Amino acid sequence: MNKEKKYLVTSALPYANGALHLGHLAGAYLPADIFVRYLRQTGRDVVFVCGSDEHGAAITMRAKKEGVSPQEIIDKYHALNKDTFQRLGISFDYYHRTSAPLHFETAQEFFLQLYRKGGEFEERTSEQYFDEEYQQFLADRYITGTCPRCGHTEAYGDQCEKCGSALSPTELIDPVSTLSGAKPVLRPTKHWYFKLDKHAGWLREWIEKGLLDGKQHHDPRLWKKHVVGQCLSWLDVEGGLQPRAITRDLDWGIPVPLDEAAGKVLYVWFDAPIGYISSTKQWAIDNGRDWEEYWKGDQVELVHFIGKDNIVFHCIVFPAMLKAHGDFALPVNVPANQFLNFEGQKFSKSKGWGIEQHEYLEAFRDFPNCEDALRYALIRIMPENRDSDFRWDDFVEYHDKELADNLGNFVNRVVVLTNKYFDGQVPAVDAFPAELAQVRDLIDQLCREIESYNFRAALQLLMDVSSFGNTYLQEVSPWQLWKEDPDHPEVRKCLYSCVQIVALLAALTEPFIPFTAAKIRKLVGWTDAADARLGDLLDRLANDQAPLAAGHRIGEPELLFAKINDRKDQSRLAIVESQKAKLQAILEAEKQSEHEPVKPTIQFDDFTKLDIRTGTILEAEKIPKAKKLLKLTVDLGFERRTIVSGIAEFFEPEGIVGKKVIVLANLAPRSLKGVESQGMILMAENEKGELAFVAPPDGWSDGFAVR
RNA sequence: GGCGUGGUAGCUCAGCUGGUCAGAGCGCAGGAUUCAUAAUCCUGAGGUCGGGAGUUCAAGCCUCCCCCACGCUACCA
Repeated sequence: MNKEKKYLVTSALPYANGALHLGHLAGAYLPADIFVRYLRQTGRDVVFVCGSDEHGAAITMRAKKEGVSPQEIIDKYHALNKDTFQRLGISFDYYHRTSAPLHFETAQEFFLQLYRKGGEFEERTSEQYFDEEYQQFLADRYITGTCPRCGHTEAYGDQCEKCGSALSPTELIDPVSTLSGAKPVLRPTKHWYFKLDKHAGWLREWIEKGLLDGKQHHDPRLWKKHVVGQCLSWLDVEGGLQPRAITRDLDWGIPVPLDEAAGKVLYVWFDAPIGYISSTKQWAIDNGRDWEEYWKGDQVELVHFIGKDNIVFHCIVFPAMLKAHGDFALPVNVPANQFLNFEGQKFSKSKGWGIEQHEYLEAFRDFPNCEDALRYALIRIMPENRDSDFRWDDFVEYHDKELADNLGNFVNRVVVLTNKYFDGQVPAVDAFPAELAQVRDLIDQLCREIESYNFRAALQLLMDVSSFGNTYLQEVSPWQLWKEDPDHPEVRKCLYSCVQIVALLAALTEPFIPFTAAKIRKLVGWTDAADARLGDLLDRLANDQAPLAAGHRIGEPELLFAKINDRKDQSRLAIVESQKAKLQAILEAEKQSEHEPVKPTIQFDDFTKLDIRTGTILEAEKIPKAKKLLKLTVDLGFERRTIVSGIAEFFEPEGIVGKKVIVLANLAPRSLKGVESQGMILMAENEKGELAFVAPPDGWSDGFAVR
């Protein structure tokens, strides 16, 4: 890596309508922090920015639901997230927010640049729901209605939370405005679309080969396979990239800076990534620097740390925006992580499954060095290339076995021995020990891993350094030699080397577990963080110079980690156990109540509108290219019907021929996968989503009513 | 169904462009040791590298087919 480079590192902007959980931390914030701390330590010019993403309908919805203003929502979560990151040691140079005037300006300028340049946008007018009472167009989320798929009566305009279907507002049956409660009407409205499709060509070359304008921009082999794979699958998707709307009819957001666009704001996905730019600008203003050095020119190394849900925006949409704008550098890497699960299940706020960052800090308040305990465990299982799972038992194991027994114990035994044998002073030796050269090799490997975004491997090498120290110490066993001769040269040499290794660990731990790094610095008698700069220490090692001079006085012994499984003190184990108990309680509660609430009361007349009949399945076959659909021929006694049913995941076609069924016979026909379905088979569904036939007894006649 | 990513010792996982790649950690079983937080160190375990076929002098690593898990996507009238 080149020291002339200007590194600009970003972590995904958290959406300011909620707290973040451990999965977010492991996915986008910890890896970025490791990378940035390492770059700083090796003398690179780096700026690390982030901030709150504070626009979009989800925030206004939440505000409305809680009866507060959107401003109160974003203020609350901006402060919470910012504070929590700081407490966890995530070392942003600037944590901005997209509600700041500077960001408005930046985003509007960006929009205007593309607008004036021409060729990047197109205008489209479409029919969208409008609330006449409130005189405004309704965002998807502001419309509820009955889901056309599952019949859920409170589906949103963009998706049904019951069956998970992605919807568009016009699909909803009986749509209702959540503002007025009235039925919205369709009205034409104009929006601006970013012509993503015209960028597909160079994007492919850039992602596949790392080429940009014919020049090598980055090494595509350093990009994660799943990142490249997902991008290419988007470029390959049927019809290719499509123009994307970048404006919305909403009153919460950044106004579109055109006279003809009153009442319209920039769509949140357009405005949010520009937040990286405005965050850098604010940092530059506060520090008397030039933000453009980090965004423009050949020396810029832009790296986006995100979760895999954001790959498309950061690898396709935002790069296309930057390229279209013209002045900006494109990311050299987007090391997206996969997802972290929690004790075998997805994090779920509604179920209470998982733990949020600030909850952890609260629950582990009395746990010494709890920040690093968490950072270590999360790095250890970081979902770099596949989904991974956080388990409290692993957390305990990593903390006790690796941090306390391996690292903490090594540091402690060296500090104790040095104090005991040499009055706390680094002993003198004749020559640079070969052991330190071996450690230097490990450190070199560690650096390479970090620079390749392999943080788990780097962490393993950190532990290897400590293990090397333990093994070496054990081999020499200076305590035995010392008993025979306190002046034995091997004793001096051994402890000299070990103290130097501890000093190196003070530097090596800094990117991963910075709170511990500070403690180790104190143990080796360093008062200034600058003493433990890895870059300087590596320069010294390269010249066969050790970090600490003979005669240097180190500190008094002090434990770095208090084990969780401690015979004398159960308090830390109790904290972990209470977390496990909490999860157990959720599982229990789940078993108890798995029943959805009863729908609103209807009249008998409503029921009599349904024509439900008995029937028999005569034929069944799978519909090609559909996972769930079976095409059934059903005998209703008086006629035969073709019915498409989404039961293929649970029933083999041959297994259900002859089966008695109950059919909703007067349902309007609808075509599915090219087959017209003339009715619906009634099925019972349990809490796992499994289906079972509801049917009259075998032998019952077909075509008779169910009432 | 389409696309993507994975399926390696009991568990968690490393294995880059094919030839010490059959490995590490944990667990387990022996042994050594006492400076240290019941810590440390040494030794052992013999897993058809999801299944099958193929390419090659040589294949976890390349090709094809199949199975399984996860994600995205279409579809449960």
